[in-house]
Amino acid sequence: MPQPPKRATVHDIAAAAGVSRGTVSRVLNGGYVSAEARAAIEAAILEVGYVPNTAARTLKMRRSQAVGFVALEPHSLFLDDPNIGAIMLGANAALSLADHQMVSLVVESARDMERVGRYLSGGFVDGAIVVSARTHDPIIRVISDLRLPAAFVGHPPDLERTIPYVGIDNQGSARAVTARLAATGRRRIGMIAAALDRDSGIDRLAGFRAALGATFDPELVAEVPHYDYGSGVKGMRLLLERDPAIDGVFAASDAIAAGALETLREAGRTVPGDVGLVGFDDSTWAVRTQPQLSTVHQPAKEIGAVAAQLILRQLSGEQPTPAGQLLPTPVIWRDSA
Amino acid sequence: MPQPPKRATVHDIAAAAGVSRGTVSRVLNGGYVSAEARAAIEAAILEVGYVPNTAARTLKMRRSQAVGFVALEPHSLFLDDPNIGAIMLGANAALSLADHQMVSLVVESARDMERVGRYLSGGFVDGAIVVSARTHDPIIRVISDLRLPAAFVGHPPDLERTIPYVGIDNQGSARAVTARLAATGRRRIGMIAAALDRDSGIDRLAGFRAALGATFDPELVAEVPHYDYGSGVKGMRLLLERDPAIDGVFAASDAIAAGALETLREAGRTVPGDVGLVGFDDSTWAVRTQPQLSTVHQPAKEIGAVAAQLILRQLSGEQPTPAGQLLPTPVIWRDSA
DNA sequence: TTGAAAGCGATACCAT
DNA sequence: ATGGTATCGCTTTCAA
Repeated sequence: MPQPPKRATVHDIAAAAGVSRGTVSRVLNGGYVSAEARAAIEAAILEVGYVPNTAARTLKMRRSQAVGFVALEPHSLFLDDPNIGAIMLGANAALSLADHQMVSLVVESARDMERVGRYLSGGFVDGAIVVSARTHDPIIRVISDLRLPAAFVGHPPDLERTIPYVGIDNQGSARAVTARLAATGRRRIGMIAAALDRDSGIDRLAGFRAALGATFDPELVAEVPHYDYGSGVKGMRLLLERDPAIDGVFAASDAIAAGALETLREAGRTVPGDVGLVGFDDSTWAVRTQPQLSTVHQPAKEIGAVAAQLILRQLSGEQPTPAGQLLPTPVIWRDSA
Repeated sequence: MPQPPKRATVHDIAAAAGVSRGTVSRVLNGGYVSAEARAAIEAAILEVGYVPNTAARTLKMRRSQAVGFVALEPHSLFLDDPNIGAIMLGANAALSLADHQMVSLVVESARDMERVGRYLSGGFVDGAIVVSARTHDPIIRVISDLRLPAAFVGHPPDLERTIPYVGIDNQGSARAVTARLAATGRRRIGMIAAALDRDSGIDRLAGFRAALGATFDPELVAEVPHYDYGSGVKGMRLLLERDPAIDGVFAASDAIAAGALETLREAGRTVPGDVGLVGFDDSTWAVRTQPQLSTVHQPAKEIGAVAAQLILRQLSGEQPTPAGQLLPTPVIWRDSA
């Protein structure tokens, strides 16, 4: 095992400049140091080609200036969920402003889960943003055992009431779009409900049900596993089978809506003529379909930014307010309903 | 600034078990230690709730067991480029097997660029996978100055001939599909060429041109900035304007092809009847359009895996072979051409 | 203002 | 087999 090449240290600078390491550290960080000493040291830094060793700094300071970003989606998150990327970008921008490095960690296997747990606990990060955690995810334990500053995106698992979170009002928005579908004269309104193992999926279904009240018919809910196009195709077929007279559909995501739209077209139904269709996410899907989708806007970047603030605030000493905050989700009415 | 809570150390374990730190380290890592000492230490570990401090370990070992993943795409990479995600997943899987943590770093601003440079040089990672680097990207300097083990995805910048890389034969595949378009009787073949500021874009155009030889007509090349849907729409409009009789189109990506397809439909052209259309990437786009796209398959996961191997090999002492390797890209013939 | 020295947490060498 | 000690690179008292 070859060692990496030896690199210049504070010690080397001190030797080259003829001062002590303390003085070098003072010019590096800031503190009282004479003009001549400063000049000599700055020259020495260039001369020896100094590169600070952040790992050593982290050890001493107990601060890495890095924040982990962990998405616990069920597989290949980056491939189809458009929100994750935007949330990452939002979080990164906010952390960047505060001079913190965001490092994102992929969790695909049990092995990953364990390794990431070790990574988070090893001092490589000062905090962690966790997306789509479920109660039994081991990461949760690591975070709460270590009291690692953290923020959840989406409802936190019930067990964990001490970690702040940020999310959207899934239930409220679902209720709003469903009500509008009803208000525009749709009588047989169905839903393609996905991801019922996580809060976003559960809440969207709850909102749909609440909006319909007594007229809610469980037959008109097609349950599918994921928020993707293929699930939309499957879900819509199911719905058409169960009730050919269906005239309104709330799809739990834009990708699902796109799949449903294609299926409706194949079945000879027009949208919004025969069937009113609403999606969720306001992703690129929504404007690429024909007709363009009415949908619920998710402020993904802001969500990321708020999550970052939640971490930053804890790092600067504030108590983690166990409460969460829900960001507004305007409904965008386009052409599909 | 509150310090993180104090955590148990090897020292604490040693005290609790009544042995020296050396012995504790031996049970932690492996070495000669008596059964009774081992038992006492293992009990002590649980008792004090020991969590290893990886930062300290990194400092001592000069190894972090982490590898950086840096994508230098022009903005919001995760949002529309389907390949990046798959490459990441492939790299992560390979690194995971070798018990290395992949940490991916977003670069969106100049500030990000600088901070990521510091991060890479600070000892937080043992190596770095770099996607889509351009010659002037500061990261390149950091890596080569530090001799940080690295691997490029895509052609490395010309200046840098010492870093191994992995990619695909963009030029060869472009030539193959274009030739086929010609072989099936298309006479007026155009291309929507994107990302001409990077090798993938340049090479695909070069392949197209080579295949056509003397019949190449620069008028039939529409240049667009990105590999996205919107660019496909714009590019196709341009092409139709320049030559309404166009009967073959090679799109530099599936997203572009999808945009072109929609535009052709709006212009009243049938595919593949009036116009033969080929994409690139074999992404989900390709199977969602109607008709499904003929396209070039990119083995994104393998690319990630090979990049990871390239790093791992250097970490275990092999000299970085400056050569690169190109992975095969089968052409998938579906319905659009 | 500066230097000397202690210490962050872990590992490895050298005696014993 | 085990304990003591030096060391990784950096920051931070404490004196001078």
